[in-house]
Amino acid sequence: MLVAVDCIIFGFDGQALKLLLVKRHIEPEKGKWSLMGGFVQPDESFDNAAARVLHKLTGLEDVYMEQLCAFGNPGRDPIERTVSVAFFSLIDINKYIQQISHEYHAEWFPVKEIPPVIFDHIQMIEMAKDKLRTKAAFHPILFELLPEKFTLPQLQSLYEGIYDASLDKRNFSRKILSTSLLVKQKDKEKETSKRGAFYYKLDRKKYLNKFNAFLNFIPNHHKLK
Amino acid sequence: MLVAVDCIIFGFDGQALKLLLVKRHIEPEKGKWSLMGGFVQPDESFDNAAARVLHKLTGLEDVYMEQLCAFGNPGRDPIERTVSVAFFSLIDINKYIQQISHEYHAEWFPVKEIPPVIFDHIQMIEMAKDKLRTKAAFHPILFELLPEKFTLPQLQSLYEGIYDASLDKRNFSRKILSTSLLVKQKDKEKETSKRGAFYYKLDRKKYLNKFNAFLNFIPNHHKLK
DNA sequence: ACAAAAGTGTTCTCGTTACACCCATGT
DNA sequence: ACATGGGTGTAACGAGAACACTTTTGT
Repeated sequence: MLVAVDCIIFGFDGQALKLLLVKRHIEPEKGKWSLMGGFVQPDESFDNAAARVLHKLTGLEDVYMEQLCAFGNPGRDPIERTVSVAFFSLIDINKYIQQISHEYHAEWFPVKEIPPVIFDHIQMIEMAKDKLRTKAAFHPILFELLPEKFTLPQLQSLYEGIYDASLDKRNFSRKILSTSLLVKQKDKEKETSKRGAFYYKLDRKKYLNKFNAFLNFIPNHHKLK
Repeated sequence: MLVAVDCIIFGFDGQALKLLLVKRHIEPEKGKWSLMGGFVQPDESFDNAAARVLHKLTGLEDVYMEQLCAFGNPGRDPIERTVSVAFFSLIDINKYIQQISHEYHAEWFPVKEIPPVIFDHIQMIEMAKDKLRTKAAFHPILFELLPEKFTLPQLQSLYEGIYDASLDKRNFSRKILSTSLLVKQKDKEKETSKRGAFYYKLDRKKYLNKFNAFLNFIPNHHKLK
């Protein structure tokens, strides 16, 4: 059997959560969109293969990646029995823009407007979206989608986008700051408002320590019926 | 590459959480303990393969199973490059006892006293234990470990075992009953106490509906630092 | 002056916790 | 009668939610 990896790559442009897809330039299904993927090499772990594939497309290293699920239904690849281990990764979309490789025809799509994709990639994408929401509710992973310096309104709009909810900014900032994961900077971001919003940076050390703490960002999650 | 599945099979005997291992009767590592596994057949999905493997060992069908993670480090199998998709499953240990297959030398081990196992199976086991705890904190999956009729003290001792914590029985019963997932029976279990404890059954319909609701069974989970 | 977004405090509600006594029954 | 485990109610606490006004500054 052939063994591949596929990467579900998320980015956030300040407005919407986006997904990076490549246009497939080989048969089968040439011309359709696809997740970036590749075969696992004989001497390679899955993690390495996924990191390699992501690097090849984006030029980025040390990216947040996590194994999502293995897909292996017979017939998922119409040509040959191929199993694929899907990974989801979160990147700072700005870094990508600088380092884009032109070897592939890649494009960002809002997660709400995914074009037709090959094989079972739509299932992978749905599963990844779901996992992102679940994980982000309890782990501070969304910072991985933001640049090093960001503002609270930016962070809030990211949470709002991902949960399709509008959050109260007073409650939001209190909750986020109470984690003491953020360090306020002296300078402000002044492009989106006249007054300007203070930048914050992530305290990487605390971030690593607290990563496994439950954070409970979803409002009303315990009221869900 | 070879593609296999391995099953991490949990059971609960009323005292401790246990894991079902088989004694390996082929080389390499003959005589050591191992998860029950098998190769994925050409026409088989992973889920089917795992269900088949589990059925072969236990005789059980329609068991709670979930894909855990794919393991594929080169060298994990010293003979040949083999990737394995690990599944974790929860079974009613009593059903197993009735239907045990004698084809394999299988034995239950308390999860706290796992003997040496082959390859990377110990990693799989650790990951499965972790996932069980995380998942059970928000989803009512632990019922899968109990017989159809069970008492609140039994259920509580299961939670206590899994989280290594002692829970207040008043708070516990209030919380569990507030989900209205349980239906009180008329009869009592009278073996472990003189007074006897009422049996409950799971309301399967509500169980399926509420499965994805967050339930928050871990006390103080949000206070973890 | 005014429009537009940032920033900040308090009250109320409701879920979580801590805690102690009575009940049923077999010996 | 007593020992053993089953079953229940209440008060205090704390986290989350709801909510409105002031500040800054570019135009």
